[in-house]
Amino acid sequence: MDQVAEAAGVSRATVSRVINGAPSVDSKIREMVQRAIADTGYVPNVAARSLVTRRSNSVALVISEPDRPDNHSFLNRIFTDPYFGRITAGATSALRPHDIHLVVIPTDSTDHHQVVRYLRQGHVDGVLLISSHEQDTLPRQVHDLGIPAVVSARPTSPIAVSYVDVDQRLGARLAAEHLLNRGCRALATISGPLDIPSGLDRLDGFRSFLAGRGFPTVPSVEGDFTRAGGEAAARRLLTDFPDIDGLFVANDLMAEGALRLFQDLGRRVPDDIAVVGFDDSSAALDCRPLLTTVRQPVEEMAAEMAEVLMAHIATPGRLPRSVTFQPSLVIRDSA
Amino acid sequence: MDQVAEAAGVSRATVSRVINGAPSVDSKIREMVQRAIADTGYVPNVAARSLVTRRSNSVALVISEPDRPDNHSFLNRIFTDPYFGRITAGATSALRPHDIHLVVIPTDSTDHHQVVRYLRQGHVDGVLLISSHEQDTLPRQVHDLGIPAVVSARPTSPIAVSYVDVDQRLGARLAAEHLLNRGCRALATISGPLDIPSGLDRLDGFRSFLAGRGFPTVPSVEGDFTRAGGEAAARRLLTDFPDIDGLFVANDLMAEGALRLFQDLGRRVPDDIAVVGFDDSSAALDCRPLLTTVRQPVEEMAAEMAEVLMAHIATPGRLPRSVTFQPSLVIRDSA
DNA sequence: CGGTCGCCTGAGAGCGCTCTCAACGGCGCT
DNA sequence: AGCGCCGTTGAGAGCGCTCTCAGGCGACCG
Repeated sequence: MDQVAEAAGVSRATVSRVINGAPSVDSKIREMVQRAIADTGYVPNVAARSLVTRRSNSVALVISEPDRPDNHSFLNRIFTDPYFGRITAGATSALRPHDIHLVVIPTDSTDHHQVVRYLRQGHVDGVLLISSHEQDTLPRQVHDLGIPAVVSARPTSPIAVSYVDVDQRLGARLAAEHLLNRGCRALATISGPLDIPSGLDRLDGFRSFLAGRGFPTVPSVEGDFTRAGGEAAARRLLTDFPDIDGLFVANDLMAEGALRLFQDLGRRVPDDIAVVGFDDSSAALDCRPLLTTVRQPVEEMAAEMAEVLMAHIATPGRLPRSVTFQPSLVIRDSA
Repeated sequence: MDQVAEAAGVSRATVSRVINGAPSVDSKIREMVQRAIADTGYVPNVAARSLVTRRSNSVALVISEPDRPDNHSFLNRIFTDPYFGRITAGATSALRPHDIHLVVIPTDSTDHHQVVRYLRQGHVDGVLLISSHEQDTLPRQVHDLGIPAVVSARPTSPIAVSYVDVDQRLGARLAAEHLLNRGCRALATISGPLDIPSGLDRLDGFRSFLAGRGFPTVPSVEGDFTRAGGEAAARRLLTDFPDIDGLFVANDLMAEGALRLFQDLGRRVPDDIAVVGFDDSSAALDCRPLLTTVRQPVEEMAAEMAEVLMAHIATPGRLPRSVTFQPSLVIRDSA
């Protein structure tokens, strides 16, 4: 930097001003400095800058999920799940124009030690926190740290934190309505894990809407949001209720598994049994028949999380706010 | 830090020594300092540390792929592809014990401006570079920057850089041998993009092995490593060569697409046509029938990349080295 | 008992940047 | 013509840490 200053015949302060685009620099001088920068091949040292600005220009994407005994499969599941992929994609694209980079940190939702230490050390300016499990204490811990954060779903305990969510119950209702409109009368559902709010809300939304339409009891089986889990759940469901003609599955991956089973069993979809998924992830297009599903704009939601986070970082005292997206029904071939 | 020093009755230098685990500290003093750290809730400032150590304790995972016109789908494809997911998982798990974090940076392989600037600024200590396209200049640019790097495949131009790869030709040969052993005699292949070495090597390995076994010409269609691409390629192949009974597909995703087509067409797998994939990704288990495939230990390869990178970072002058993994055949139901 | 060696510790100089504050010069006003 | 103000620049003080180097003290040896 001293070199640049000397080459341009100005002080370090002025070089700094040019680099940071301060308006109060004479245009001739600005030009000279820029030429000097180009000539010397000068590149600012980010550590030194961070030290004084207290900004790192990066944010963490923390994915907090219950660990499996075997850590290997845990990471594999996380990074292979299209849901998290879409989140990463959405966040990346929103952050890019701000020149902010993303540090991806998967963590066991029962042991936040490492992550908390990382965050406290000031590596990042803020956190995008993907945490869905009810008993997960990370949202609260992050909140207590006082570091800017946005959570991916309405926190279960009332924390003053910004979050972005989709109207889960409305989504379930859209599915129920569609199945009803098709003429299905023996409805059932494969729910998500019931210890996570989105799992619960989709189940409850589905049931309570149907209750209002004269279906007081609707069979359900709990799934785990994986393809294999969906297949197993569908099998159980069919054993107990062989006559169902309409099925709402709480995410696309499980729906894909269910479709596979129906195919193996020779049940025609949607003629024998209509299936509606949830997410509208790429999995919905990998099914046969193509999956009718409730669209959740995950990329846009992640981008919104990023924008809200940027706002929090820019104006520290800012009050938390929540943004709720509307789901929509995407009708394809399975229902 | 001054607070801690005062509380423990020592100098800042000693506090620093304790934090960094220097051996030459009296155990009583060490204890006092640790207590002081706990009491004051002191957390080191990473920016200040980076400024003097010139280490950031993070590395970049740069994924360089040709962009699509629409950037949105580009990011989506990257982060939804299980291959990249496995890489991320493998790298993360290898880096975690070193307390190194991963900054994920997708980039258009034709415009490296942003990435290069990022790397030059010293944000990261090294780069894991996922780049497969032949004409991609990023490996060379990174090499010229002089920053520690490991590439995911043998670079096409001879650059003195470390890389990790799998024996592509051997993998293709395993597939060919297996199809032959099953009794298939009308063989064909869906290749990967032919402007990327792995695509070329798998095709060439397949063909040249078969040539040696009395099959001088083997039909092939070029695919794009996506499910939809695989389905389209299979359709084209079947149009021109309706009688093939053994098919090698250059990755699992395309194989899944092909299987889907065969199912729609009523071709039985493996009885009418045997199919062997490549990768052994999660997609292989999402197919019906379960996919026989050439296993590429992607997670282990990514972990090895990380280890090699750590070594380069630790000892700057270290000579580049390459590690080649052996593929293996995983026999399931499709062949 | 004195000298010397070696182990620990403390003092202090940076690392490379930003940012405040003061100085300077030119301009417009009275 | 003098005064004051604004716009622009430079000087210099940190930001919080590491690390070298010198000094002190105890131990061991002669």
